[in-house]
Amino acid sequence: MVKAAVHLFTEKGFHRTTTREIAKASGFSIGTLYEYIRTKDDVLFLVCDSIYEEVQTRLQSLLTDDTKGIERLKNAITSYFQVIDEMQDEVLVMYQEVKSLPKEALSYVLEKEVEMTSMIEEVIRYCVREEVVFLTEKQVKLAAHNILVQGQMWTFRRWSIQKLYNIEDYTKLQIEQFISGITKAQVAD
Amino acid sequence: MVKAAVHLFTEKGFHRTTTREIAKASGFSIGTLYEYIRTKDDVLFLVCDSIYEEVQTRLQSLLTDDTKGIERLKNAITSYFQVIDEMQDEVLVMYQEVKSLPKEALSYVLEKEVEMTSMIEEVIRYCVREEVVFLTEKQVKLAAHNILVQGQMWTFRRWSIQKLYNIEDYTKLQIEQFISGITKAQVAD
Amino acid sequence: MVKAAVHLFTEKGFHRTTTREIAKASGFSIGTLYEYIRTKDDVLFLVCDSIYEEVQTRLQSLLTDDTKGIERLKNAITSYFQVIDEMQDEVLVMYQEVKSLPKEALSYVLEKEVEMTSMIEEVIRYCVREEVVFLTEKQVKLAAHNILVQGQMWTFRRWSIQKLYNIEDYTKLQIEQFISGITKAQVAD
Amino acid sequence: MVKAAVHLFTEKGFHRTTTREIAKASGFSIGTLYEYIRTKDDVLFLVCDSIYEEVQTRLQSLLTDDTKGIERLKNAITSYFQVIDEMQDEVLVMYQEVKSLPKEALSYVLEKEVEMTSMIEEVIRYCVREEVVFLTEKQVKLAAHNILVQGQMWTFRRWSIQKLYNIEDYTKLQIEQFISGITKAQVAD
DNA sequence: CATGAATGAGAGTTCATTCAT
DNA sequence: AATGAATGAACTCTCATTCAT
Repeated sequence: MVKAAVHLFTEKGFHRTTTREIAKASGFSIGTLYEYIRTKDDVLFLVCDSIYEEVQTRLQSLLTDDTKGIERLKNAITSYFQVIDEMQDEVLVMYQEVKSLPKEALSYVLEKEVEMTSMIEEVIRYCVREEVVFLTEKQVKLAAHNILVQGQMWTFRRWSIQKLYNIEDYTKLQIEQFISGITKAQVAD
Repeated sequence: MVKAAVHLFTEKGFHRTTTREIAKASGFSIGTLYEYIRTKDDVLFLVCDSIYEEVQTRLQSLLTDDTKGIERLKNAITSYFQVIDEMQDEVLVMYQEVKSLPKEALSYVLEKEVEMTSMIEEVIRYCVREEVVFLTEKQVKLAAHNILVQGQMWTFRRWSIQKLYNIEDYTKLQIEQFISGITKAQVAD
Repeated sequence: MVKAAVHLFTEKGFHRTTTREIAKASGFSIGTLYEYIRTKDDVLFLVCDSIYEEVQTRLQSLLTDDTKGIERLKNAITSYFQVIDEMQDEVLVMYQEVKSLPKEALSYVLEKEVEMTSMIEEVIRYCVREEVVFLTEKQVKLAAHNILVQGQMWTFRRWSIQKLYNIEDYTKLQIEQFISGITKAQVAD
Repeated sequence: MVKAAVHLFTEKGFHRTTTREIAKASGFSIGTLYEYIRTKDDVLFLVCDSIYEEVQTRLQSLLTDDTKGIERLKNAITSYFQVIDEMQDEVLVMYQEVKSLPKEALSYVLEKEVEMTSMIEEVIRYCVREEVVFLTEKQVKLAAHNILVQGQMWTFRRWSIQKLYNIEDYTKLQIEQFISGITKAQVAD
């Protein structure tokens, strides 16, 4: 159902997609759909939740690598961008439709987003502890946000960016600028 | 009307806002509203168009400063971030709702986005020509995208970022990382 | 609209009548119907309210007669039964569907019912004061309830009663039994 | 099942009660419920039928008492009111929901109602034959209807009546007025 | 025999849009 | 030129009923 919904939301957006379409695309009747959900909003929540779950799981498994120093950060970014690339539609839908979630669900989802940011921060902080980069806590947080968003923009600016680069180039170039940015940032500080 | 619509869209999103509400908030009757627009989508288009127009105008006027070298780029970024900060609601609405525009309007709006990217690119290219930074054309384009998005994320991640920084700090830190990123990028290339 | 709704409710009951049917029978579109009401329950409330209003108004105007003693009571009962007879469908619908009203509306309507009971009580109390009947306060209240219900049963048992009597006979017979009941009740007390 | 249904109907009415709820409250699965009934209307019919059956049975057993004259009538009324009081919910549901029965079932149920009226009539006619009251056939029938309805109103006006009286007082007062009404009715005739 | 997942017709309600005034 | 009553297509959601297991 989530797969079907993602597909429809990608094409027409959440609001322009009807529950009947979701049901049909999921392969069950409207009645059966409503056995699984209580309101249409629930579909959106399920979609968002499942995407976060998958992204996070895949990210977590990738973060357990045993490289050291700056390499570890590079690998993490590469992996994250890879995941985003493979789940483009899902990620795109999620960032375009979260705002339509009811308040409570929104908070829940934003918490997940916070968790993800923390994961990235942690990888950066690791480099700080290893003394391969020198950043204040504020700079670490900002860098984490930047990486996260640079991943997301691969989807929401794809109409432009993906004409210029493939994911490998994009990753390479972003890492390049990003790493120089933070390794030199110490000086500027 | 645009002001009223932006306000409503910020609060409830485009789809959850009714034409009646837009009319009322604009001080028109529903009948009069439909003298100015043909469909509800037109409102969204007008909103997006007017925001682009304003952002672009303000940006353009700021780019005619007479500083040289890297300072010019720093000033441009600072100005751009300033504009974004002052037009937070507008920018937020725009990036969250563009996707709801009908195809034709979408293309038109994306073109504006391309123009803006070009403006930023141009400022960066100027630095390249001045030989204060050394970037390939591909790196220039990516850098422009990054700046643009870092501006936007001030709004769409405000629930998190604006708790950590005020706009001055945010600008300072981003410029710091960004400038080191591109000035050192030559080496990494 | 109320007229149309009463007619439909008489035939099929409130729950089996659709809003579309109400709209059609009222001569407007479903959209226009919803300009006048907020929910389907509102229709029922409007129906009940308007019936009470009419019954009460007609009753009130009839109670201002200048006869004395027991005649006054007889006239009141006769008038009340007359009103019920003329508004049979309305009264029937009301007593069969009130329970479907949402809580708040129900209280409001029951208050009206209490008012009507009080009106009848007052006429009886007048006879008590005139010393043509001798009843305790409890007996007065019960007598009022009885009259009220004997009026209503002319509608809700019409499948049986109206085969046996016309409204004149019914009124005459009921008054007969009722008046003897209360004029002799003193003794039994 | 009937017990469960009565309980639910009392709380929410027939139409607002779902078959699922009936099944659950009865301890069946929805599938099993439909082994016993063909349509939801059948539930209502079963409920009504079983209530009539019980009221009638209890009434019948009480009518075989051996008192004579007016006492017999008083006892009958007292017993009937007693039954009503003990089966308040059932009686209330029945009178509020019969109208929702499909035509055929309705006729069947109304026949039962006729039977009950006849039973009461018979008790009154017995008094007429015993020459303790003097009533025409028309008066007998009306009196029977009145008693029946005065029983029912103990439930459907309980929000008001049961605040004023307990069942013993109510019975005593009603019998008082009723008996004087019919014993004196001869004169007024 | 009992179950409950599956169905889909149909309900109430909304709202973009029109057009007579 | 401005209005807002009127429209009805389209939406979300419910629930009586069935039937494969």
